[in-house]
Amino acid sequence: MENFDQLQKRMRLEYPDLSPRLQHLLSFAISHPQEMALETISEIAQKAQAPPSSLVRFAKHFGFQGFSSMQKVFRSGLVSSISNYRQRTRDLEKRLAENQKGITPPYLDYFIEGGIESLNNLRQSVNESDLKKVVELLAESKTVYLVAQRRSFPVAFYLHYALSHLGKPAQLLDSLGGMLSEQGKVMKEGDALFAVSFPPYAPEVLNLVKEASLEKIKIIGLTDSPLSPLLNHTDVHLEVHEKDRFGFRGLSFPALYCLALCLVFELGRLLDHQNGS
Amino acid sequence: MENFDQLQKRMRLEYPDLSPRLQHLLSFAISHPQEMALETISEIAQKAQAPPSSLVRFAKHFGFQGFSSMQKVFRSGLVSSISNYRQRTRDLEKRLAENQKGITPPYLDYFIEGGIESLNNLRQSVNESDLKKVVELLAESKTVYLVAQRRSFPVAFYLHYALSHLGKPAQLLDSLGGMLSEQGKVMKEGDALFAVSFPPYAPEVLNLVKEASLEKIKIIGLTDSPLSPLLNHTDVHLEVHEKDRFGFRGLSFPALYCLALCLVFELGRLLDHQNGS
DNA sequence: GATTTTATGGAATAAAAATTCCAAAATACA
DNA sequence: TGTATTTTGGAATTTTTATTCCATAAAATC
Repeated sequence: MENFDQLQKRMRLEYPDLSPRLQHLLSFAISHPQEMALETISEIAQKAQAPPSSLVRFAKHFGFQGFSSMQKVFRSGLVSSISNYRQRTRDLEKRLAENQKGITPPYLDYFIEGGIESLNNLRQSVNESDLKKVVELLAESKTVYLVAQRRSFPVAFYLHYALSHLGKPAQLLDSLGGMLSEQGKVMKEGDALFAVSFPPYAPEVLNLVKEASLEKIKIIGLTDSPLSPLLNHTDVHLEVHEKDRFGFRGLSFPALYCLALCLVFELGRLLDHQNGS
Repeated sequence: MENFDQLQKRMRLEYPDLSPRLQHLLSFAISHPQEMALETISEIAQKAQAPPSSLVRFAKHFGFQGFSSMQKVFRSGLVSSISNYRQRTRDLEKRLAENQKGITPPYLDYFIEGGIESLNNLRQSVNESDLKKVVELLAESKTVYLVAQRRSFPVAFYLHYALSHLGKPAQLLDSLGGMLSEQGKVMKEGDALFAVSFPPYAPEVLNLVKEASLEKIKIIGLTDSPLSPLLNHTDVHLEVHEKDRFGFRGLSFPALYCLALCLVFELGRLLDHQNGS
């Protein structure tokens, strides 16, 4: 019997030649292998928004006798992915326990473990009531200005993207052409400034925050520690602690984005709530 | 519904009080959870050397309506060994679906769990040899160009930042002033183009990639699925699968950054190695 | 050792799931 | 624009799977 990997490869290859419905099912199958493996044809049909007969047709197109025989291949794939995963996890734990320093490739697992650790730490370092306050401040403010430099910049960019999509007026202070200070001048009372700063704390950002606070603009800080220089002028702040593993910074990124997503989600809900009713 | 761990515990506890046949089935169930999860009642009956009716009786003894409902618990246990967050995730989604308004925070936990799940999935969706190939291609190329638009842009920005810090010549094609196509014109044979694209795949990026491939520039893709349009011209690619939860995109960010960090780390090591010795 | 109670296997039945088939819709082609 | 071909959805059917029920066997109780 053909194995799961081979099947998936073959599917991807044939994709362009399929009818629309079959293409749709194929992309569902590829992105929901677990459902394909475990659920009944009608449950899958419902989730994929297609009739069961199309699933049978789909299976037959790929040379199976029917849906059931195709499902077997998906099941075998599920099982092998589980045993792989368990094996790798066990190996990694063992190696980590044995010697912290003599790390060997593949490294991806280490980063995944580090990421998971940083996400778990997020639970403790973020205070629910601060998070709530931040969301409310964002909701109340007329315009949200976002500022960050260097490696913190991507988060600010993402937040700008997401807020704009929520319909929240937002401006990214991107320092284009060295105009950061000038860009900041347009902020007025009633606006909020969302400042992200991680070590080495960019002085431009700190200055901007300082000036903004004089203008009675609400300041939201996102930084790495309670001692961060950013916190001298913030009204409320969130912390994502940095841990460097093997001397490599940035392991807090997964947690940082996770927090950003959550912020956006909660803001979205709050805004919906305010408009909706 | 009771979860797999609870069930297993209960089973062990009740073992001494069971009839011989049920004891026998119980020990089979505990030592073959995978079979219990995936096979039909008669297949299991055969393997366990017992009639199907005994399996039904077994299930009923533990308070299930029948074999099928017990099997669901075994299935959920199977799945949770891949990711134990899935069930909780489903619960939350259900609650969200049922009653959009009366749900209470904290949501952060949910995002943390979603993030962890996406990190765990990363293990499966990234192929070690592809990762290695990407790192080698980056190391070999004269200059690395990075392109991405909209919500994919932050990753490209970070990679540009990090590569520059490693001393690797890198250029970010940021489309400043709408000059994306012109920015791309400077690429030459021997360079590499690192393209990041997630749905909705920005056509500008796809075009740039297409043109670059004609110029014999090596193309590295980072995208969400094996069906992504980005893959028509890539030499090698990495996948980070997206899962949308309650129609909210971006839960793959933690995984995306984790992968980016790992890439940078491995490239750093490789470059050190080449220079150092 | 007889009688009641409990456990067991397997045939009969019910339920659920998968598959087939056909009419209708959509598309391609002339 | 009309005709042929392909694609599609869903009802009807078949097949598979799970469940029930009962006769029998094994224990337990007296």
